[in-house]
Amino acid sequence: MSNIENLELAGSYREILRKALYVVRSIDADGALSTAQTSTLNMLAAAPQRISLIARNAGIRVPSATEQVTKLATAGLVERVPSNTDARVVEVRLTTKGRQALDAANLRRNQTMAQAFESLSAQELESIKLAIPAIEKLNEALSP
Amino acid sequence: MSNIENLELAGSYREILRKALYVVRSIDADGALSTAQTSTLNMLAAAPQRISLIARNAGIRVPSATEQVTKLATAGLVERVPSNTDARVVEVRLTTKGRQALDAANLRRNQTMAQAFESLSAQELESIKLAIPAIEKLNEALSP
DNA sequence: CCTATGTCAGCACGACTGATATTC
DNA sequence: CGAATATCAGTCGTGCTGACATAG
Repeated sequence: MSNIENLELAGSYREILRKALYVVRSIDADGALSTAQTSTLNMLAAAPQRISLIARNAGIRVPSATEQVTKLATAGLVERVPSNTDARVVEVRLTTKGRQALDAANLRRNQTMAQAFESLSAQELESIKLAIPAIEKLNEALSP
Repeated sequence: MSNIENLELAGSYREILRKALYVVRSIDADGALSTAQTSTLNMLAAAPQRISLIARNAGIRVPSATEQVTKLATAGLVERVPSNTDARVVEVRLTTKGRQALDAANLRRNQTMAQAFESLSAQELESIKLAIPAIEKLNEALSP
């Protein structure tokens, strides 16, 4: 694979991602939870996380994660639980209300997205399906 | 295609997109131009555009586009040119300095991305390549 | 008179750095 | 004592709405 080909592909890829950013934002706009809030909640869906891990997984700095958690806690969607093995650490976990809000938000967003899928051909849909693992790997490769 | 399948695909797709957005931001972080600035400049690379079209293409509101253009103009990267057919309209065009800055920024970003491509197999790379047109179409479908 | 275009003012969100506790 | 964890304070970038002037 030549360098020039890769450079061109990189340009196209960055371009569609840039546009996708605005698309994601517009999908999220009509819900009660912002994009960042939904991201954070999604991260906590499987298991409670400490602040530093939330930051790491989200690709943001620790103070930014603290801020997100504070907002979500104020809204009653998560709660801070002190670690019993390390007094410096705060575990953040979803509340029942948080899980409900997250489920509702995800459903709304996925429905909107799924509806847009209907404007694609079966082949086009399949091409996206096939690319997802590769994009996932690429995201990993580009995460510090 | 069942609705449930599409909902699941939508969830996966939104998930990788969300992560990709942070990746894009981190790639853009080491350059002189911000993501939004590069977007705007890229839009002007082919031909001058009026403010309202910049806004429309970028998926933002007119006042936000005005603000971006003002910043870029202050930096000497673009210039406002009054339309000679409609006195309400302002055409925005790249300056030489703007084109140079854009080329440099794109090159840096594409190089970083192309380097990450090397961690993918040829198949994985191909899957991304094939998905780009579909994602592009999807972006269009989800743009208001 | 109504619409389109662009700008201005004021605001909200979400990231950042730098400076602190506190604990390991 | 140095490193890790979380928070606070202050700042910046970038979007938004609403109000406005000007031109079509």
